[in-house]
Amino acid sequence: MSGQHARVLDTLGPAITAGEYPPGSVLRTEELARRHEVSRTVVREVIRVLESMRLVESRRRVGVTVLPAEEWNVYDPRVIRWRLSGADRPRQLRSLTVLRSAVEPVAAGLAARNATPEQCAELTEHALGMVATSRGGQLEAYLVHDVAFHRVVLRASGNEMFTPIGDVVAAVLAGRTRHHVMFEDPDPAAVTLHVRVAEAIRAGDAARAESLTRDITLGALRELDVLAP
Amino acid sequence: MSGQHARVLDTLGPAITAGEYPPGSVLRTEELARRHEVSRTVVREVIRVLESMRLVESRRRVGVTVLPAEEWNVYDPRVIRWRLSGADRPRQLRSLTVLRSAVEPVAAGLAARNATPEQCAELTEHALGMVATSRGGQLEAYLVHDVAFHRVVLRASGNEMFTPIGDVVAAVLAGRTRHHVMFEDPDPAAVTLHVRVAEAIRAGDAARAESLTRDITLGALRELDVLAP
DNA sequence: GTGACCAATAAGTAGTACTTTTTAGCGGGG
DNA sequence: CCCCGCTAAAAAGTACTACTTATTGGTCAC
Repeated sequence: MSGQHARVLDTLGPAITAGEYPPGSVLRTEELARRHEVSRTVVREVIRVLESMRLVESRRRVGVTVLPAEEWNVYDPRVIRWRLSGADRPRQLRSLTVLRSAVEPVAAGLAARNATPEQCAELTEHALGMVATSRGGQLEAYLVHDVAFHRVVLRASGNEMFTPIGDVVAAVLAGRTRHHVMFEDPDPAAVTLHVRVAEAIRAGDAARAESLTRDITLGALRELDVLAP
Repeated sequence: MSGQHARVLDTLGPAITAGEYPPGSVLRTEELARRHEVSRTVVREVIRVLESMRLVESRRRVGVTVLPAEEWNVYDPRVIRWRLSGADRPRQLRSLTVLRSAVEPVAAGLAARNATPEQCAELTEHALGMVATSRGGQLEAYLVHDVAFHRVVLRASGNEMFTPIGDVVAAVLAGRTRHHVMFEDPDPAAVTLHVRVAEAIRAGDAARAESLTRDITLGALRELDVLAP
């Protein structure tokens, strides 16, 4: 029986982020232990993790109180995942897309200065992969290249704070593909932009890489506005 | 005796982020318990938290292995704090400044669209506060207004992912003030830019707010290049 | 030499006993 | 009648112990 702790966490975490327990409501460790049929030890470890995500705060005599959403560590990958699979998925998707639109252009500009030849090769490879899979409903294959492309750009920026944003991009793109456009082929203009970004980065043209990437993210924002205004 | 858990965490966390335990090295819970003079229970809770930050990974029979830096949750406020107070402080300071330069201009643009009248008032208040404290070595007072200004902008953007960046900005600005320029008064041009950003946001001029804020963050980047090339 | 089994090890789980802190209620005094 | 302080209870924190499970590495047999 491996992962009592993980199981309880994956029940409690999503419940909290979904707003099932409103901010200020109190959980008691003993009750949780009974409800999930584990020992108090396990519950306390789960609580510690939730506390480290600032989803809850544990105070003696009071109990474990749920914190308001403003307190949450919204950059914690698990919090992001939980929110994406829960009630405020649209809100989360929008805020992540805006984050992308801020980070990715700057990352592309840096990548133009810092990318290694191997990374440049990967970029063109994935850009061409996108071209190849952009028609005929090969959406899943296209998605793989798209995500990989953006991950390489973020990593090639050389900034350690940008690399983890790759997960955000992956989540946003996956969400988009699997949610609505599932049927239509991707926008040809977007595909071309990716190819041109790869070129700009390889050429070391930071300004152009930044500007083109801004066009990509602006497209993503517009798409979101059309879909969920 | 409040906070055994916190004490051990604040010893172990910084030690790991400082690279004291190289990636792949193994900690054993029992040994940690002896070394810090706490029970294994406490150690295990600490390990769980470190695990949730992806600083370590715990595997049966093997022990608790330290993960490479690429795995770390670099957005976790505690990880940021630990790294800033440790060995790779310069590296962290640089990467945070770059992050700022990506996020803040976009946030300012959004703030121009979304800021409430109250937030606009706060902005002008802090901008004027910066002007007032920009001369005569009142660096601490200036810092307070500066940090508050940027926090309001980030919050006024209305994007939940931007608000926590306020902590990043606070850390960067505090680091700058307390580290070197401690003696010189702040750059008058930067002060003016803040005032103009406040105006642009109040006027609802997103493009100008974004551009001016980009000037501010570019200044911060240049400053860093001069200081630690 | 290879494969399977067994033993040792270290973390995971559980249960229990005890401590600490905090709050709320009760009583006395102003 | 209100306010202050003390006390008791409640709930989390800490600790210790016993037991379980999984993993790994070595040994033995084929």
